[in-house]
Formats: sequence, C-alpha cells, structure tokens
Amino acid sequence: MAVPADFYERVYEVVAHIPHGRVTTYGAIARHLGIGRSARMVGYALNQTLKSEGPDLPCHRVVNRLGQLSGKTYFGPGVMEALLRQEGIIFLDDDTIDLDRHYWDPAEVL
DNA sequence: CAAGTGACTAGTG
DNA sequence: CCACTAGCCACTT
Repeated sequence: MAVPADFYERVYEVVAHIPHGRVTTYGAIARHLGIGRSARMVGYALNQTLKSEGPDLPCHRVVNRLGQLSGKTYFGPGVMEALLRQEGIIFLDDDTIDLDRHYWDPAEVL
C-alpha cells in the first residue's frame, strides 16, 4: 500500500491532537502516517484541510524541521507567530521557533 | 497528457 | 547553518 485514501483526514486528526504550547514537523506527521518521504503532502493536505475545516485545525503548530513558520503566508500577516507566542512558544527569530524546546511527536499522544 | 509547482526532508560538501 | 541535489506526490496549467 502506498498512500492511505483518508490521508487528509489523518493529517487533520494528528494536527488536532497537538498539545497546547507544543509544535511538530511535517516530516514527523508524514512518518507517523507511514508516508515518510512525502512530507510535502502534509503541508499540502494542511492547506486543503485549512480551507475545508477552518480554524478548528491548529495548523499553526506545524512547522518545518528547522522550526520555521513556512506556512505563515497562508494564515495572514503575523497571525501564525502571534498564535504561537500566545501559547508561550519561544522564538529564535521573527519566523523561527525553538524546536528543541517545543517539539512534539505524534506518537507522544497521551 | 507532459511539465511545472510547492506549508518538505535527507544527504553531501 | 548555508548551498545544492535528489526524492517525493497531489494538484494545476
């Protein structure tokens, strides 16, 4: 089997379970879903679910492996970083968070 | 239907 | 961490 048909739905579920004040990466989600190298699809899926599901999806807690807010342009001017700062996320740069401090793995669901 | 695009990542240097 | 390459796959043109 390659990619699950309900891939977008799985992304939605994983992102929806990201704890407050924590973040994860596209690659982590991709691996958790079993599509490993297709991290790109996670970002794409997020964009689609964002339009479909709306603000219920805390996709502002998903960043790339460097902790950069690669998707901030899809939220609006400064919205993504504002949300993250509001949750106590430490920023190393205007668009980069401290991934070492806040990283959350999809498998860590409790 | 071929080529281009993109919210990515791992490997090399 | 930066620069570049290859792999990846849904979607658009």
